[in-house]
Amino acid sequence: MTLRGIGGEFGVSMTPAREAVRRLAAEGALFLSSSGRVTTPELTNERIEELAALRALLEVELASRALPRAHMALIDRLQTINSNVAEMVSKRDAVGYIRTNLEFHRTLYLRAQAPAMLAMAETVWLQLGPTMRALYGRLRRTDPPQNHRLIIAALKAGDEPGLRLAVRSDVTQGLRLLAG
Amino acid sequence: MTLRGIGGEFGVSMTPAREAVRRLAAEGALFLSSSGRVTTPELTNERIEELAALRALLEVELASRALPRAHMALIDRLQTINSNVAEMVSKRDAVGYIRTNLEFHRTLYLRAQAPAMLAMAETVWLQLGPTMRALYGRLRRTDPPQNHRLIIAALKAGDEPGLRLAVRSDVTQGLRLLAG
DNA sequence: CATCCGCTCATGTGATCACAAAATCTGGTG
DNA sequence: CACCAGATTTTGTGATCACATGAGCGGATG
Repeated sequence: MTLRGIGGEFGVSMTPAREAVRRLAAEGALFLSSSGRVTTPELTNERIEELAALRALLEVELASRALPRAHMALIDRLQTINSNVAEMVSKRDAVGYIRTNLEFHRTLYLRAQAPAMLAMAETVWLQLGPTMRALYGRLRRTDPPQNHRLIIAALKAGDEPGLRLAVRSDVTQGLRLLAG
Repeated sequence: MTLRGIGGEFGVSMTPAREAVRRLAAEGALFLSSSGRVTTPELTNERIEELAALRALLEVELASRALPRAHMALIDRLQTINSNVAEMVSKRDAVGYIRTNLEFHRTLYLRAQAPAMLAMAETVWLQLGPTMRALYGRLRRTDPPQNHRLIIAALKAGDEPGLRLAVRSDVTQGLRLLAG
């Protein structure tokens, strides 16, 4: 991966390519060697476990903060998104599944009114991107998103411990398969 | 704050200034308006509370992961750093205090062997930089860092709940003053 | 006197170029 | 055949420039 190559690939010069690369590196999605060479960070099991733990920490907190603000309209939207998730699963569309799945989470966390925390969660998602791709592309499961159901149920019931547990399970389950 | 101005201030051209600004913006330390204008993010109480909560989440986890790997040499180093912290407090050197205080935390968290998590914690520190500056510059206290003592004691005793509590208190106490 | 429109200037963006450093290739030697 | 030294090419960095866009200001109008 060279700056000139990336620039040429998108029809721009080196300058925007450099900025994009530097930004992605600042967010941890790319790795800059000491000589400025850009590589993709190696996906070791340790790193995946770490990022999964970060997801659990951040997203459980975000969900918990969203809970008191969650009203019926939000839950309806979550259920709509969740049906899209189920559709992607049944179509075995890995990238579509990842996109709608993250949309589900983001929609919930937006209610937490915690932009800095949400930004950090999205940074983690970005770093996990290639891993998720590898993971869900490999999965041949057609289960509907059971944990999402639990999340919605806990939201309806105002059950905070249940919500925390459901979010933690949802975030951790897939990645445990890959890293374990 | 203009790119040309920043560049001129450090004797470089626009290009490095732009990259630095973009990187800081990607890390949340600066805010880029839609037109590319760069401003310092407004330090509302909500934002400070959020960042303090992030510190608590991340650093409690980092300390907990460092605990089983903490041996005597590490504790000795922490005590040395802590005496430097106390010296900065007695000299009322706010920026020196912030630097040594963060060195104390970083030294402990390095043992957690969790580079991604540590990087996120450092990002939060960066975002809290101006706030810490304002906070500790205002503090006229000469107390020795009591919470650091508790952290070290918990490390020695292998007391994980105590360590979590001590770290949480240390991280939260100062910021609660400002945001409360 | 307030408000709105227009202009001017400052500012960010992206392209191109010169340069230095690193990597890769090549040829020779043990 | 392996390995090392020198040459060449590739690559990132930083500077400079042209251009479009948005901001700030001044004047005209109600």
